[in-house]
Amino acid sequence: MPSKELYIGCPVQHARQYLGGKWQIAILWHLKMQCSRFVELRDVLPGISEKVLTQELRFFESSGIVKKEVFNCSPQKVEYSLTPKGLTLIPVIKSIIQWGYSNLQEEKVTRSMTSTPVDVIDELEGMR
Amino acid sequence: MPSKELYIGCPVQHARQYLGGKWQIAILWHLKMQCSRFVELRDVLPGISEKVLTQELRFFESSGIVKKEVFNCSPQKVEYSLTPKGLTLIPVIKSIIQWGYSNLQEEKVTRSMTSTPVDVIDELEGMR
DNA sequence: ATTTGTTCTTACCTAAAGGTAAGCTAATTA
DNA sequence: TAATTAGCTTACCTTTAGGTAAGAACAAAT
Repeated sequence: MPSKELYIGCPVQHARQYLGGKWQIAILWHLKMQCSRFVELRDVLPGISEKVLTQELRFFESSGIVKKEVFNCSPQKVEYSLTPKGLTLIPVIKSIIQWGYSNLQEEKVTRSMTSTPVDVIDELEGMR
Repeated sequence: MPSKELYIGCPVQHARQYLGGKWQIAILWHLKMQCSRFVELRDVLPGISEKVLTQELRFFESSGIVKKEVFNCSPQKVEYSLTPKGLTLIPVIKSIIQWGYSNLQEEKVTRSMTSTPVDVIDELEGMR
């Protein structure tokens, strides 16, 4: 996404560049855990295409969020890691994930309380 | 966006439903400040279309994030406010905005430090 | 020679998000 | 009567994001 233009003056849109994409948070969160190779990231993010992974990593690298280290060997080996700047995003990402997780938990509870049709409840009561 | 499907099992994608859209954060952030009418939101968010504002508010309402109160008067009056559940998103949003703001500030500093061509610096030094 | 593994690149396509413009409803005002 | 206001709704279109599949480069292994 090198063509993404910086929307000057708006912190929200600025942050959204790094956090708004479908795979961005997951990529960065995994890099927080450990420096990773392309193939590792690809395999730990089920469903991501190599195209998109490449795009995002390139964007992050050009933005100074991620560092790419190229090794001179074969098969080729590249490692990606968070820069100090990238690390500043982790508390934000953690906040987002925590909210997502707890909200999912609440929905599960709410769903299990409301998803039982009345006739099923009557059946269960009829069995006692 | 009532057709948005919940990606079960992934807190990231779940949170992204409410935070990933272009206007979502700004809408919610403004509602944190005060309960607002449709027209107020429209005017405080320069550039947003009524269509998109309507969509987002409807999605938030159906998700339990926002409460819509309809008044029986003319012109018609509707007020939107955050629910307790919606309020749980504010610390997250604040975190995002703060990061965006500080990162923008850093870019401004970095830009002013690197955007002066060497020949201009030489000129300035030549004037001393 | 072929296969393998890694890291992309490219062409093409689909889906989703957002935008523009016009229109609707209902009461009130000019 | 026409205009105004608020809060949408609808049709159509453009842009953006993501996806599929094939291909490329390079060395090493079979």
